[in-house]
Formats: sequence, C-alpha cells, structure tokens
Amino acid sequence: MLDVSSFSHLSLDPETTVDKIAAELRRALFDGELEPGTPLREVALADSLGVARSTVREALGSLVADGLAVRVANKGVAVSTPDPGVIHDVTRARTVLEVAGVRRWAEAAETDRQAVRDALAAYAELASTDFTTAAWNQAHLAIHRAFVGLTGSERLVAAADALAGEIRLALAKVDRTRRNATEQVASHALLVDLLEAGRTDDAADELVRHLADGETSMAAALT
Amino acid sequence: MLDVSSFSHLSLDPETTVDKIAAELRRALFDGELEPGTPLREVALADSLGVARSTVREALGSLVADGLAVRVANKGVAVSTPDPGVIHDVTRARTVLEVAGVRRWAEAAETDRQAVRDALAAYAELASTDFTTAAWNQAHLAIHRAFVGLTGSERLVAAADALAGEIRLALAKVDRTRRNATEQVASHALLVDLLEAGRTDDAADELVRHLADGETSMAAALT
DNA sequence: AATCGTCGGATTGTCGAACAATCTTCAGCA
DNA sequence: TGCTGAAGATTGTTCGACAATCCGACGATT
Repeated sequence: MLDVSSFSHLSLDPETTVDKIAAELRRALFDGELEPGTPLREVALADSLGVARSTVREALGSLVADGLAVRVANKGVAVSTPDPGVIHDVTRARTVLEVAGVRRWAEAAETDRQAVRDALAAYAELASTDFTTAAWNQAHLAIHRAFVGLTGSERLVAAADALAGEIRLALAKVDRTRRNATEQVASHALLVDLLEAGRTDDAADELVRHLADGETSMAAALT
Repeated sequence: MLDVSSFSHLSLDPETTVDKIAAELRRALFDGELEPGTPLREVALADSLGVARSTVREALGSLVADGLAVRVANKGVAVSTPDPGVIHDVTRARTVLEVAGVRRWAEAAETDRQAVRDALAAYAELASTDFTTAAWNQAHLAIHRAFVGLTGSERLVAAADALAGEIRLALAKVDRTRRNATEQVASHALLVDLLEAGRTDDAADELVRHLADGETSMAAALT
C-alpha cells in the first residue's frame, strides 16, 4: 500500500450552488442566448433557476468581477455590451500578453510548449468535425491562452482568461468563423511552425498581424 | 446657456455598504492589521461592523475576486499568504506588463507619460515627509502602475492593480523601505530620465533589474 | 406644447432569522 | 497510541421583510 502522503496531490472542492449558477450563466452568455445589454433580474433568475435571490446575487457578482456583466448601483446587473472601444482595448491587452509569451518560447518550460502543440492539434481536429460556434471559439482561444502560458505566470494566464471571456461574449452571435476553418487552422499552424524553427521575431510579427485582423473582423461583426 | 447635452459627462455612483466594507477590509490588510492566513469569520465581522452577514459575505467575495483572500468551500475565507512562489509569479507578471509599458514610451499618449512624471513627483515629495508604510507603498506602486498605463490599455492597468494588491499585502508588515527612501526615489528618477532621453532599451533593462531586486528583497522579508 | 411634480409599481440593497451540511475539537475508549 | 463519536462552530442556502432608489405614467402648470 502506498504512503498516505502520496495522495497529497489529490483535492476536491465541492461545487457550490453559486458556482453552478455562474457556470450556467456563462454558458448562456457564450452560447449567445443572452443578448448584450440584457438586464439580469435577480428575482426572475432566482425562481427561474429554483434558488434563492441571495444565491443568484452572489453568482452575478462573480460575473461582474470577470467583466462579463456590469452592475450599476440600484439598477442591477446587465450583460456587458462589447463596443469597438472595448474590442480595441482587449486586443491591445492580449497582444501584450501573447507576444510576451511567444518571445519566451525558447526559455519556456517544455510542458508549456507542449501545451501549445496540444491546443493546436485539438483545434485542427475539431475543424474536421461538426462543431458548434461556442466549442470552436473555445478551441481557438485555448491556443492563444497557451501562448500566454509560455510566460510561465499563472496570473498572466488568469488575466488572459478574463480577456478571453469578453471576446467570447463578442463572438457569441458570430459564426462567420465556420467557412474558413481550415484557413484559420493553417494560420495558427504557421505561427507554431515559425516558433519551432526558432524564428521568434517572425512569429511575433505574425501574431501581431493575426490579432489586429481579429480586431477588425470583430469590430465589423458588431454591426 | 449651454445645451442640455453638455451634462452628459457627469456621473456619480452611490457608494454601497458592500463597497465600504470591502474598502475597510482592504485598508486593514494593507496596514498590516490582519496577518496573512487570518480567517475572516463572517459573523464576527458582521457584528463587529454592525452589518448583516449577507453583506459581509458579499464584501468577502470582492476580496477573493481580487486575490487578496482565498475561499475554500465550507471552510471560509482567509487572508492570502504570500509565499516565494507567489512573489515570483507576481514579479514575472508585472515585469511583462511594465516592460511592455516603458517600451511604448515614445508612442504612448502624452497624458500617460505625464502620469508617470506626476507619480514620480508625488513619490519624491512624499520621501521628505513623515510618511506611513502604507502611504509609501501606495506612492511607489503608483509609479509602476503608471508604467503599465503607458500601454494605453485599461485592462492591463486593472490586471496590474490586482498584482499591486498582492504586493501591498506582502509588504504590509515590512517597513525596511524607510531608511533608503531617497535612494529608492533616485532609482526611479533614473529610470524616467532614461525614458526622457529616448534610451528605452536601457530603461527596460533597468526596470527588469529593479523588479528582480524587489522580488529578492520581498522574498527575504517573508522570513 | 413642453416642462415639471407627483404618484405607484418594480427592483435593488440590506437586514434578520432559520436550517442543513460540513468542519473542527475534544472527550472517551479500545 | 490511535480510533470513534458526539458537541460546537462555521459556512452555504433559503425565506421573508423593509427602506431606498429607479422608472414610467399621469396630470398640472406655464
């Protein structure tokens, strides 16, 4: 039998009701079931989900903390509405984070580099299946998250996750991505190839271009 | 008389009780009145502050979202305990953010550059007064915040603020800063001078050194 | 007609009490 | 010593209530 200390790496934290509600709301947001600007009434959500108002309230606080919704005092919480200014700021922020990551490709931990390859592989595989918009966006953003992971800082990854949430919100109603799925995969594969070849400067330039393109297409999709 | 639409830039949001509680708890944390690891009991805080438990609970959620405290299910929230690993991660993260800022010095908005100068001036002035540890740390971190502000991204500044919170937590009980206040000011002034002279590469190197020094001294102060 | 005051409904912010589930402590016992 | 189990403490969640605030409508005034 193993020593007890061998299990010290195991852990589980019981999923609380607030977490479930927050997760369900996030899913609804990312699936485009809730239009940006939609007010999230506490009582309506409460008896729609069969929980108390306090619990809903706490879950809403979680969404607000992540920037997915905004709360104005005495008026309540509403789904964040991504405007061009937000898109621009998000793009500038993720450019900083992701470029910092890819520039550390050579010095990064091997596991972090492998995470990039794995994310790319999953992305490519998904492209040949019948995927949903939300799943596609998630796989795409997983690659960019892995880029930030190259910095080796979990806090930067957390910041990138918050940015990704706002992007998924903006992309919820857009599935223009489907038609050029293979093209998108090729673009990211090229980027990783440049990294593997040691051409980090070229990779960084390519990434900046890619993110700028993403900004323009996202801004255009806002109608 | 002015047009009615001239008032569109005015706004005010009433400060809610939860905000006051969260602010008070932050102050106590940054002033070192609460040791890291101290459990924050909901009932104790509630009747100590003269508010309901629900309200305290919500305020605690705010602290947890900012990384100043940690919540484990069914056990409650406790003040975060900064260990060397945390310090290292925070340092790596802020290095990315601040270096990205200073490298954009030339392209940054003039107001953002001026914010750096102003923060430095306030820091220098504070050095010649009888300051408290918390105020000193705040003035110091304001400079570094201004560096991130050079990126022009409010989201990166927000991320930097979260990092700054954890730093203030680690620095709460340390006032080794007092003795070499003028030296600290000189170090930051040199950095800004390099920027003004257009030597951004040298400034970035200096900044990296400065942050690395900060990490070692913070880690040493953890005892 | 346009502006202003007021009224009522809806919603949030906060409070208080309650209860089950879980954690912690500690005495008792093998 | 090491395990068991009961008691107390703490959290997670629910319910009900109330004041404060917001919002829209409805008149009243100029």
